[in-house]
Amino acid sequence: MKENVQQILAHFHIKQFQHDLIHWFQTEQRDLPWRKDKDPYKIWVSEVMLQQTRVDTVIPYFYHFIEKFPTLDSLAEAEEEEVLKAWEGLGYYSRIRHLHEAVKEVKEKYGGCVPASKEQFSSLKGVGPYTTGAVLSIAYGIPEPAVDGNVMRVLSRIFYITDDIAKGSTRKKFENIVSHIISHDNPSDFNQALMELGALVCTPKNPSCFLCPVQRHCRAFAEGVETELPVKTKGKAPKRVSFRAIVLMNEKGNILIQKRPPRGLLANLWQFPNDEHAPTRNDESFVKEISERYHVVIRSMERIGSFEHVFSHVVWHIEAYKGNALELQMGDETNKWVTIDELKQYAFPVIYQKIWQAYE
DNA sequence: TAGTCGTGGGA
DNA sequence: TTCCCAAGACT
Repeated sequence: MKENVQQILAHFHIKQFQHDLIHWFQTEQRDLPWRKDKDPYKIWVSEVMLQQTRVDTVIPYFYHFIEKFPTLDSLAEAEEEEVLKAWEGLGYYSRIRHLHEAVKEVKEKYGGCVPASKEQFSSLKGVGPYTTGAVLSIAYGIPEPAVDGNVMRVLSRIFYITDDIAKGSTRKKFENIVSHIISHDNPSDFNQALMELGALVCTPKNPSCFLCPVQRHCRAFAEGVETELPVKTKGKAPKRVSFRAIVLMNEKGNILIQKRPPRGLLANLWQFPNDEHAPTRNDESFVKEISERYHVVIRSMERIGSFEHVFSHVVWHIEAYKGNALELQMGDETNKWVTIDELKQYAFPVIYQKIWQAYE
């Protein structure tokens, strides 16, 4: 951080920039479902869904989620299982667990009205600096910075800032800058415009500078270094993990499913019996492990394929089997024998959905 | 601070 | 195929 904010903003035409940016947004913005009204609840839901997730991926989830939980109260009153099912396949599942907890708190403490106070809203579960600024500015018109990856990319180019955006501390520098250049007349459009510009024009690769509405304000363009920015260090390669899983059917035609622990990877989602916790070396030790852990007798077993799934920091390689089994113990909260029809009520990670498809 | 936490799309 | 991601938050 070589320059302070005053130096960075020297000779920068704030009013012209605000006008150029907001005017572009008002004529070129995409027609997105969460832009139909200013319902703070819907804005909040959309912002949580959009965290690290593409717009095209979010759109169908948003429609379905709002149809199922149209109001904050309806979400607050819903069962965890039902809420998680609506998030199935979207990823980063702690987002929905935190959102569910947060709306319950809003219902209890604020009568179901999303607080417009920065202190109150940002204290809610899963609500960080970005989401605070996004919801308060878009839903309530409060001039708070909403600095996401788009904003850091756009502003790193506009101001030729070479700080590593992979570092957490860099975001604060951009928040400081935005707090100085944000439009107080229209903070909602200003924040959204910065992100929209990043999504449509000031893209990571091959930015369309020739049609950029703020090209005349851009230091990187003037210097011809737009493709060198932003500076972002690479993360390390994900670790590889191999284990087995098995779809078991009992004599009644029921399938054994298991709820994952409430913390960690894919928390609270459901899966088929596996030895993820203690990977086995061969079929014999696998059968022994599954039999003891899940209290079953495996009468027959057949391999149905191998599956790979890449997470953010780990790669799973699963050898999948199907088999027939006898249950030695009644199910409980985390281990259930369910009908194939009932399976549809439970949220499964994508890789276990693929294993189920291979089973069918 | 750096690691954890999903998924599917595009170059 | 391989890589980088995409409107981050939590620990």
